[in-house]
Amino acid sequence: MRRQKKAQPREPRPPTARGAATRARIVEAAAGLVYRRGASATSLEDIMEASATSKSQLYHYFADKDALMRAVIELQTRRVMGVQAAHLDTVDSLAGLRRWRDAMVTINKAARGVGGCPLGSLASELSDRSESARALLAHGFELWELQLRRGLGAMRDSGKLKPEANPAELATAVIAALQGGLLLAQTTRSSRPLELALDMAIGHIARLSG
Amino acid sequence: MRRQKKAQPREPRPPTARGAATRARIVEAAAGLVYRRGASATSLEDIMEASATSKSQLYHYFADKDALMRAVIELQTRRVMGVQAAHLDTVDSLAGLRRWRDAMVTINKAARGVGGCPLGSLASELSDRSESARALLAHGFELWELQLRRGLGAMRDSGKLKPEANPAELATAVIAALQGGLLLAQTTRSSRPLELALDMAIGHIARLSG
DNA sequence: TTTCGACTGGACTGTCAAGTCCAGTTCCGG
DNA sequence: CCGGAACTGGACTTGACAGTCCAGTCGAAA
Repeated sequence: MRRQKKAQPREPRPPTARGAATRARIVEAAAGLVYRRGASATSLEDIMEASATSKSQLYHYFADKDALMRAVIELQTRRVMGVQAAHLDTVDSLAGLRRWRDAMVTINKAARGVGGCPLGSLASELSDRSESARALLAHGFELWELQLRRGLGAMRDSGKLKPEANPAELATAVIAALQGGLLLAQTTRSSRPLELALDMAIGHIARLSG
Repeated sequence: MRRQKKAQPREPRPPTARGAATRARIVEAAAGLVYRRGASATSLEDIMEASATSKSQLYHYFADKDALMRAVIELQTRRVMGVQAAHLDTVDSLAGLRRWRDAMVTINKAARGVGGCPLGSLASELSDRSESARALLAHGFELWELQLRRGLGAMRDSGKLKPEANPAELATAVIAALQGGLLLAQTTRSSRPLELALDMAIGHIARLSG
């Protein structure tokens, strides 16, 4: 947990296809375990078993567990962005936003609340414990907000939102509602809080529709 | 982490004043550490040091670490309820809600985002890992919601909210916004997301004012 | 003042985790 | 086909942590 001393930057580029595949296998297995159990509750041995690799492979591709967790954050950020993009790039109207809301609720119901948001749960666990992880997660949320902001900006430009609507601020509030809703859903084992939070957020935007 | 076998229920009542004081000292020290570092990152040795107690004292008052964490959740629930009560019992109008909002933001700014909500961070960490902890936390949120609901119900009854406003649902949405805002504030190290989330929630309620 | 149970100190155990090391194998360019 | 780098297996070290145990001390009630 305390490296940083070595002069060379580590985290070597994987030059061969086999190496890249092994590295990817490790990160994917780690992401799955971390999503279900959290970062500190996931041991390297768990990851070794799930990815069919050995200690030396882990340490060949990652300087330490922290570095591996950073790679997990990056993978989850990409995944979340992918899922969000699939539902958000059609968001150019209130109806589109409601479709997005329904998709989020459906996903949550399928998971029965367990796990929550891959970024949100990592953010809660790591933000105060690793500055590099915190920065990475903040960046992930920023990308997400940007994506949402684009849709809201398009709505404003096409006259669907009043000119005084602030897409960036709206996007932040919407993501906050989603995260809070997911947290309560996870705790109460019910999707209802998520539905209420997202409906509130959409109502807030609807109030600004032009 | 796996007891439950012993027939006797354990968790003995502390009959003497000295015992009660020791027990309270342990739980308070544990709560402080857990708030700052999370449950799994807080070791019993840390708690022993912070509370000036020994292993045998910990195990005299608590069956295992899980039981101690449950006591921590209960203490934090009481504390949060106390803080919330101090700001919420005057909430019988939109102006009162806005004062509450300002108080939450001020608290968050003072902590510079670190820690988040004592219940929220525990909920995120423990909900999927301990069913008893999850239930306790859900109960805490329920109490909180009830408290907020009371104020909103009073507003509705006094005609400050439209009759169709649903205090219970509004309360849940407000708490979700607060939790999500706190999470983003913790990650971005800025109180702005919290402000935006709470403003959205209050705007949502304002829209229902009669 | 005796006695018993509440309470305390701290050594000890077993387990598990991160991280190290090195001997070996595989792969690829020349 | 050969030399070196990329890659892999797994034993080993070190330390931390939860939980156990027992020999005590303290305090209040009889």
